[in-house]
Amino acid sequence: MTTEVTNKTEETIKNSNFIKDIIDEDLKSGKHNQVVTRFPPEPNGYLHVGHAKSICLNFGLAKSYNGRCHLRFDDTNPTKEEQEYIDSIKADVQWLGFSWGDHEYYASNYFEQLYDWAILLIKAGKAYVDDQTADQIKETRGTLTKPGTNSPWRNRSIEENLDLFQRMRNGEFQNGEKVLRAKIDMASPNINMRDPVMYRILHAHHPRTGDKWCIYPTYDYTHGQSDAIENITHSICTLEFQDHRPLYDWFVENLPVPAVPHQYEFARLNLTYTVMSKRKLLRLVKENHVNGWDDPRMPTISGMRRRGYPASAIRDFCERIGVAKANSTVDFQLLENCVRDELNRNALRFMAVTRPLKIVITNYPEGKVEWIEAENNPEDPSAGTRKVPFTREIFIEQEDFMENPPKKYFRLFPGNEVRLKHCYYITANEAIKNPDGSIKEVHCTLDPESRSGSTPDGRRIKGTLHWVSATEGKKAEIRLYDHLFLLANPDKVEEGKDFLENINPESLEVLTDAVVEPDLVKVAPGTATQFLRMGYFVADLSHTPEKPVFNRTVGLKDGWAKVQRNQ
RNA sequence: UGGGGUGUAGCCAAGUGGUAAGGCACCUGCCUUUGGAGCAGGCAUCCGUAGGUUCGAAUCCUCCCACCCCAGCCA
Repeated sequence: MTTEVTNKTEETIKNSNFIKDIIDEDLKSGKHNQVVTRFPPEPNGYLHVGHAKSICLNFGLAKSYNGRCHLRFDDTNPTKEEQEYIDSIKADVQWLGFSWGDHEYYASNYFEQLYDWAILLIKAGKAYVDDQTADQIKETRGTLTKPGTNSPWRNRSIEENLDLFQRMRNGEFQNGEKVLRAKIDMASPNINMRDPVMYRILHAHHPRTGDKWCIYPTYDYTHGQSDAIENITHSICTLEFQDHRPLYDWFVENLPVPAVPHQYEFARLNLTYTVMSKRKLLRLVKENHVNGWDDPRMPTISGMRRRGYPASAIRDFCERIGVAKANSTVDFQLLENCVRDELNRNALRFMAVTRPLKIVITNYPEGKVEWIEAENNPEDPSAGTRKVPFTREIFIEQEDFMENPPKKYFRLFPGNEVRLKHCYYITANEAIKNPDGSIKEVHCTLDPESRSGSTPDGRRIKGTLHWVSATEGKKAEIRLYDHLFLLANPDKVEEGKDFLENINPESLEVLTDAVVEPDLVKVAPGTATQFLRMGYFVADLSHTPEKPVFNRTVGLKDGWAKVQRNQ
């Protein structure tokens, strides 16, 4: 990849958005003199492209305002979090091209401080230990239209609350036996303000703090204070937390925190033909509808990486979709366009025949091998050239030959002349059939004057086909990926059914008869390439020169399909 | 029926009182040794609806409509 070309995309006009407007105002008014953001994943799953949007936003803002962005794990629920996820999240953020420097934090680092602050709230009469069961708390919370009612334990003495909270920490109670609640307003129209739970008892092993704690703070009690401790200026989250902002502010206002951070919300990313919730992605993995979190059909960062999507393309995508507050679903084609855009400029070209049809060039000597020079990337002359072997027997794509072609088909058919890319012109003379009537091979003749793709008479040739020597080419496995779901909106299902109903049974097609030019099998796993006329393909993680495997990243735009459609 | 949000083209999205950016998709041409790429052009008399204010409104006001989120000891 050349840096020069890559930078060109990165510098495309940046969209303005309401968060930048807020930051501009804050900087102008002197409210802040630097920008500090944070990306706060919960380590309970792998990151997906929706997280990429948040990562690009937070790290991107920090970068363009010369501030910094923290990576903070929101690890307050040990029953769902694992070290494996922490590791994968760090790898994915780095792969996306962002760096948090020394600023790697964990909400669990603040457990002791959070505990001390909880005691302050108790002493101020603003928090209490509640003995009600989860069900009782649920019942007394009220509904959307009816106010809740006070817990019978709401007015315990400060001393008793202090003692009970200490004993909760000491492990004297079972899970669920008691919780610490903020004393706010059980009649608030905002349900989040109806005495929200601050601590629950969870006798569980934490990936970071081990068995030190058996009480864990909730998200609401943790997030704002963590932001304050880290001096976060702009705490950016998704829309569903809008209702939590008053609570976020309440804790910050009622605690002696070192700074006053503010929360801003934007709409999460939705993409057509895929699902984005961690719960659903987890199901796809656990129920084996895909082969793991990094299956190339997954919208995870690791899946896209394995699929061959360049990090720069994902960044470009996140820039192009913008940041706003309206719920929206972005067309998957925009993502694919970003991927093609990047790959077109940087991917090395090769020839590979996915579904081979043998061509015998009857006027070419048996056993002869000519080495034809081929450019590696027409978009980038500095990518150089390579030599491709040409022989009497070659393979072309099955779909590139038809005995009875429709109008405007200018590939190979009896009597027609086409150009072999980088090579000779050939004319089809005869289709040799198998006993069952299928085509076994096609006999052709070449024009010796046409070597290198043109002739002295300058005659125009409309069709150019890619090809691979039948004797010098290498066998390879090619995996063609398609959308994991049949519908643009996978959640659109009949009553009682779920998104799995819409899984595309043909989202993966494995071709084992593919033949590729010799140089191609030598590439390293992860190398992005273009198979001429077929699309962009990446050497899979499992790829070796002895057992080549390529994943289709995305196809090329198909102009012929459009011609047929409009016919 | 309580509270919080959002409605600009098929899909995203700028726009912050002066007469609708940009991208994707789509459509036309041109060009082409990838039916790719590239180049040129087209694509909202109108901004959810109805009123009002104003010389002037997508932008301000009012009503209405639609959609999303909230009743985890998840985040």
